[in-house]
Amino acid sequence: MRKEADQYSVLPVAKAMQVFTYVASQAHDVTLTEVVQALDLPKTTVFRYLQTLSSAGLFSHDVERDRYGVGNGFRRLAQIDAAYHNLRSNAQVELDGIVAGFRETVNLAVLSQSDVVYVDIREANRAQRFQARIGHRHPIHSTSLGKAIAACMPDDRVDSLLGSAFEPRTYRTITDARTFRRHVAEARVRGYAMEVGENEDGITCVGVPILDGRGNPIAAMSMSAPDNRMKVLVEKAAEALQSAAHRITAAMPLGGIQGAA
Amino acid sequence: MRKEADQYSVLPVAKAMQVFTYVASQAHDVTLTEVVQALDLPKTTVFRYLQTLSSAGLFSHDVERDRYGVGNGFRRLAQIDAAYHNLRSNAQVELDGIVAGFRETVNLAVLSQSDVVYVDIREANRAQRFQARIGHRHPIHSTSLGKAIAACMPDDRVDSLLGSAFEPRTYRTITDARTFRRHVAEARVRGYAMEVGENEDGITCVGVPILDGRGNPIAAMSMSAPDNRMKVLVEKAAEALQSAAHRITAAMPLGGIQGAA
DNA sequence: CGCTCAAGTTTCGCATCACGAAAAAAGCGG
DNA sequence: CCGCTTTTTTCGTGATGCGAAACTTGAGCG
Repeated sequence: MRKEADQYSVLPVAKAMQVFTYVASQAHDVTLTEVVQALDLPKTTVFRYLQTLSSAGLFSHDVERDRYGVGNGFRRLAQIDAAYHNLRSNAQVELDGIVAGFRETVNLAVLSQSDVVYVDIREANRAQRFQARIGHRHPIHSTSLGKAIAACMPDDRVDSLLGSAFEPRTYRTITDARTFRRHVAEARVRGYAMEVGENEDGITCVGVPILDGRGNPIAAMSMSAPDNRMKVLVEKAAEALQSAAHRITAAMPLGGIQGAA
Repeated sequence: MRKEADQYSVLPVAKAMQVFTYVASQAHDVTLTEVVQALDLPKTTVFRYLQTLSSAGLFSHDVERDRYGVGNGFRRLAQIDAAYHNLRSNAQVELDGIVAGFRETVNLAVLSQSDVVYVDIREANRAQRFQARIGHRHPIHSTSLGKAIAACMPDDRVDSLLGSAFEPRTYRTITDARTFRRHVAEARVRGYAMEVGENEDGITCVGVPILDGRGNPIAAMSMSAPDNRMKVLVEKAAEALQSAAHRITAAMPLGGIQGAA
């Protein structure tokens, strides 16, 4: 097999993944000996891997019949990944389209606890100093992304996410629940959320929500640019973002996203 | 954490699964340090796991941006599992129903290379000597399951699966391509496949195909019983199996099954 | 334009712990 | 009730996973 190829490979892990792969691609729940014969690994070793994978929740171990199969943990992960994968790949075209049209930075983010997490970012080739990076987090209350998502949730859900801590990020950051609620309410009637220098000095953002198959907000898209440039773009940007978001929503699988981000 | 809990756990594998779980549940591709911080494991260790998982094909490693994400290997497994999981759980009710109605053994099997593999078996509480077990294989050409599946394939596909080896299992087993083709042709017009003592002496089987969303045969169901008992049941059995198979087919996701079994 | 710091990669020596043979236990069919 | 297969447990050994630290790379910033 591979000798030099992967000098950093951890053998137990690599072999366990063989087991993983085998079990997952069988139509039926398998027995220890079945795996042993199929993969030609020592019985004890396979036994231990099956145990380990089971207690990690990825496999299920039917003790009655001594059979192992793919478990709920794995299926849960698979669903989460599928949903996010879908989101990203559907959003891709739309992001590109908007950047091409406006030559301003566009963000895709998902909700994770009480933050938004940037999942994809397309920056126009300008000075891109203050931009966020993929994987970075920003508070819900200081971003148009967060407001857009909040606008699609029942108020009590929003309250429980935000708690009472309105961490200020600039001198303009909203720091009280009342003002935030007003912004969210405005976003609801308007159909898009605004944020002016509340997250980053001198940067204005327009954000729209992306819904899953069930109508729950699972992500948001925003365009951000310096205040002056954005001022004249708001209307057009909102329109473009909205129709893009609708297309993405329409392409979402019905499953939605239930897991942790 | 767990100390005594899983005395057979292989630590590298268990820890790698933590990494796995973390990465798969992120909406974005992650960096090494991100994982390290999230899981509080040594950098070197996580690095090695990420490498290992990547070279196992489960993760993708974007070398450009030094980010890891769920890879095609994982998604492929997830799809295969989802399809089979669906099949089994949809079939479950139907199998139970038929067994309850006929009090004879009912089998569910999928195609794997040039064999059928038993995936689920419900035996009526009779003497169940010759029954197959879950995970066992039988040749396509000697089972009603195999014939039923073959009946839904183009002839050349069937030929390439069977090759020229018609291993005999009983004195009645079909051992030439010509006869087999006739049986398959009959099954096509009839809508169900028959097999009389060709796989197991004294046992007759009636089999019907189960199609995926695209109309490809991915599985089959059969009822088997001693020749004399089955003789008078054939018509009714075929009818019951067919309508059950239709219901299962209707509930199949559109994806189908493309992987290896 | 280079300097700095953060992030990823490589090295290395040690103690661990994964390994697998073989024995024990538990099912399971006869 | 007995022998066979399959799973579980034990145990001693040495291969190897580990992680600190050194090194490299590369992006950001003055």
